[in-house]
Amino acid sequence: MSDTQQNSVQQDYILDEQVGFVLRRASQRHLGIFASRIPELTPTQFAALAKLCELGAASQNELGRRTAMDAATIKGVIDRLRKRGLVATVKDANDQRRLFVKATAAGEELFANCVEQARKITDETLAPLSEKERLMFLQLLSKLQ
Amino acid sequence: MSDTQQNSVQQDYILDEQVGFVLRRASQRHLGIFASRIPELTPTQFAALAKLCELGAASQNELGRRTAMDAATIKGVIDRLRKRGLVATVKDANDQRRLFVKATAAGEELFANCVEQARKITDETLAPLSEKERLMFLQLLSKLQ
DNA sequence: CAAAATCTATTTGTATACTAATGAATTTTG
DNA sequence: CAAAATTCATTAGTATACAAATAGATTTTG
Repeated sequence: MSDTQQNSVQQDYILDEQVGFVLRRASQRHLGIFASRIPELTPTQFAALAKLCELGAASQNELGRRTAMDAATIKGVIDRLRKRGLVATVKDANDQRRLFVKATAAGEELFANCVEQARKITDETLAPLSEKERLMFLQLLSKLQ
Repeated sequence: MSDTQQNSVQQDYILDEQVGFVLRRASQRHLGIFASRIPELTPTQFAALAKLCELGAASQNELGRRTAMDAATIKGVIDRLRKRGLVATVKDANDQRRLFVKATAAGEELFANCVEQARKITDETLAPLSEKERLMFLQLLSKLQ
């Protein structure tokens, strides 16, 4: 065995071919597409608003769970949405721990106005794939959640 | 058309089915796997170290480009790696703008010791897929970078 | 060659993310 | 029912990410 081969334990670890790295790059590309099409909301802010419009209302932590954000993260997101008047919060009367969150009229309107762009974001993100490939990709990606 | 159908413009936007959302969830799962297997380095720190070991050395911005981090991000990563003695930096003599970065012996050793776990991270991330599906998935994901 | 353009690194500011700790409220359980 | 466990929200701390502005160094170009 040559030195080159003995050294290859490290050398055949190609960063650019690892799932994690490619996943991160694909996310970055998607984030860029999102920002260019919906500059007024970040993806997580949009997700929170979308889920809120979907559910009607929810406690802050519950909303976090439904949008895959931990308690600390969803707090910041809701704080920023509230500052902009897109959501409103009230203490839950039945459970003094809970903070009840719902979208305001302005929030619902903004969400409605963004849905079309959101669909285009999905399309543009998947644009490099054929129709068949998109279905296959989404199916496989779903298994990795 | 019923009211229900007129309202469906918003209702048939299912957040949980959008690429961006699933991509984020898959990344979160991968990040969790990474943290449990290589707690001493973050994925980006590991990426910088891996690329540095792969390249030998590079300027800070160059390394950022090779690891998909912008100048501000790679700066923080390198600062933290340097504080821990895993990389060393020197002003490039030929180009006073450039900060020359290379892994230290300790950095190379840590990387070498982590490579096996890194392979397992990739495996575990893709574990829900069959061998065929993995290849297909990686091929499709690569197109979305 | 000098002006313009580009490149490099840094800094500031904003926004996720996650961990861990905390305190208050509610549920569960022995 | 009272103690224990859990849940909810908040806070503090660390680490990506990216935009935008800046300053110094190097290239390009007219």
